[in-house]
Amino acid sequence: MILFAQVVLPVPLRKSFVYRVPEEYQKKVRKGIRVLVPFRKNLLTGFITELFSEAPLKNIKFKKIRELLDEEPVFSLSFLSFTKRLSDYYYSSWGEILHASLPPSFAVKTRTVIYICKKGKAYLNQDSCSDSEREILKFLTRKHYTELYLRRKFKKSSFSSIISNMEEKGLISIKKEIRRSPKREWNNTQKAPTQIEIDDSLDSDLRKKADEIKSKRGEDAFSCFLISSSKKKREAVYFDLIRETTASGLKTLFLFPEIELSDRILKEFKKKLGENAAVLHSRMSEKQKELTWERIRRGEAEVVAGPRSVLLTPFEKLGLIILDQEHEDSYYQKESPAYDARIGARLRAEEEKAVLIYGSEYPSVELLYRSRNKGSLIDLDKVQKTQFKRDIIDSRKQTGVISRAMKTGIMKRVEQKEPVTLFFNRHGYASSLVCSQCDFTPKCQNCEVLLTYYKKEEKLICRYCHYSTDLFMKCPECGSRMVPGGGFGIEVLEEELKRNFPDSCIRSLHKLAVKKKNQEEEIIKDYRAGKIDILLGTQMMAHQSKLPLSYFVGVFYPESILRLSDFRAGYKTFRYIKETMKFVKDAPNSEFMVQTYLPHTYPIQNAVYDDSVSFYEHELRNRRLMGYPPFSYLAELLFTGKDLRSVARKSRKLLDVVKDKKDQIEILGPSFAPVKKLRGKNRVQVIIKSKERSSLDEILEKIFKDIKTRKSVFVYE
DNA sequence: AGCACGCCGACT
DNA sequence: GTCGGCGTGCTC
Repeated sequence: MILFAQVVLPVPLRKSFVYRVPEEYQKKVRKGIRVLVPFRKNLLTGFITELFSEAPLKNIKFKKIRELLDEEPVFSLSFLSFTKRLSDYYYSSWGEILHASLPPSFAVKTRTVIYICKKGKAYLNQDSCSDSEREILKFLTRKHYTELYLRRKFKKSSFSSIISNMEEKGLISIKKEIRRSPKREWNNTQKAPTQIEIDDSLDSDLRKKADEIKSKRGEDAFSCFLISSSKKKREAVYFDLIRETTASGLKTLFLFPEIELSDRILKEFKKKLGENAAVLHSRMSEKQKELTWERIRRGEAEVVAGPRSVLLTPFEKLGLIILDQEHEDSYYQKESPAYDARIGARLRAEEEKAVLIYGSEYPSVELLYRSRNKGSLIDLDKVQKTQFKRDIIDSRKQTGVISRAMKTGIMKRVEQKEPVTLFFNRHGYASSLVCSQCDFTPKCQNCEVLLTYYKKEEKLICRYCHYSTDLFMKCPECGSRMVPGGGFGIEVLEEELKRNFPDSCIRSLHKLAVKKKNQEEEIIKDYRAGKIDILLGTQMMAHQSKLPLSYFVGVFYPESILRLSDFRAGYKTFRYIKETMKFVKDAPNSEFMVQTYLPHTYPIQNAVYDDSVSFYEHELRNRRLMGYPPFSYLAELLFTGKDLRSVARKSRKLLDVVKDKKDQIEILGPSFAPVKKLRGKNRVQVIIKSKERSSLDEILEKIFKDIKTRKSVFVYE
């Protein structure tokens, strides 16, 4: 006899709660169904994760489950254990993860309704009735109203206390009610026939690799591979594996980075997999998402594809997870519930006993190292001999923004009417504005970081929260002239190019210039059509799949990435250069040029001269030396709060809490997070490095127990 | 997270 | 003397 159920709730707590199961539900309760439960004074949509025949806890007055919301579980047992492990890994709330796994309409919405009581009506005529009480009571004699409505009607700051006081006196009653949305009827669309296009693009070499994966993977067991190769080859193997998975009656989960949200993916899936692919992404409407979600739930989609959030879409018979462009930062979800989709994919594949494929042309150092050690690295690329010339220009020996060599290079192409592609990854005109007299520098009111100076748009913009103000050239403190400060940005380079090549058509492609969605495509189209002589862009331009190849590609100051305070800065620089290099037409008279103040650093050298083997070796040596992943687990603890002093105190307390564990870990900080302040909350971070995950967990557990304040953890491994 | 309880400063 | 600050604890 099932009498009690463990329920997890969508609240930021690492706890579950036990409820009594009412008699009428005792035959219907199952793990994985949604329930409506009273919690404090609220009604919440929770999820049953465990069932008991006797009370699992003592001395607790259990509340009753109010209502069962499903006949059939919305979460399978394996999905439940996957999400549980994910929440354990990131010290986040299981309930919040489950909540995020459902479309918004699956959470029952409640409202607070206020009724007048008999006693309240009588109270109206008494002298002890205050003006504000009388006002509200009078209003309620007509009919009941929701709390929200009343709060807006009577714009009183003390509204809450007046109301709760009146409830205590028995004048009114406050009830939580379910806001029933009309039950949506799902039109039972006919399942599209499986019409997977046969594609013979796998040559014998790829065939061998795909077969290698198939033979190494255990029957009905978790296995994981990293495919390191160019997009085309990778995708050929992906589709081969998807076809095989589908043929054996299993489903595929396909994850791709946010920036790839181009309709290309959709078209590709439609073309190769017929109507059996379901793509979910953030640009879809609520309704569209819900319909797609329901299709997936009914098992009609053979392939479920989308960005990181799609990892949390519940469905059964999962046989294959593909995570493409494994290195991309958009797989990090840093907002609550925080998780890394790469690690999430692994946990899910483990629970589902599925095959997991990571893919990238230049995989992350961490994953490459681990895969190589485990023998699960599938390297598809033969060393390709490229023919174009390449050069690293030492800026220290040059004057001006554009070096002589770069100028000559561009000039030659411009004269021959050949388009030139240039990259410079720093936005705006200057990274800040500064007063020429008193050193005043305008900061973002939300994040407290320096505002970037945009000359063309005449604005100051925050690079984190996009807060923007109109430009002012007089210091508000002392009235002196404001001048550009910090490093110069892409607009300076554009001005410089225009001065040097006054007769050329020069366009620049960066975030601000492409506010309007199709403007980016417009520019690329014009460039393809030969209407633009020199195209200048930030890193985002390197992600433009339609950008044509060019005989001359130049990269300015890649050290803007190298100087980031990130243990992956070297790798990111290497990748950035590799990305830009892809746009060089492979011909003997093509040229690739990098201009930098750090010409001898290995990420730049190795990228330019095609020595990825040396790059990975060098990078791994450094990571080992400094104790960074993959040689350690790195936890990023973020403390947040309104009051900076208390946040700082709490974060310093951490040092005290872990002082007897100093031999197992290394601590950096506390220090301000890269974004000092966000939405009015101060942010202080502490980095903990540990060789063993177990000792890291021990320490984090202790920190969570001893330090009571808002905080979140992100773990890199 | 919210909300209640609880102990120390500036006010009628 | 009280109103109210947010530190601490709890939610089945």
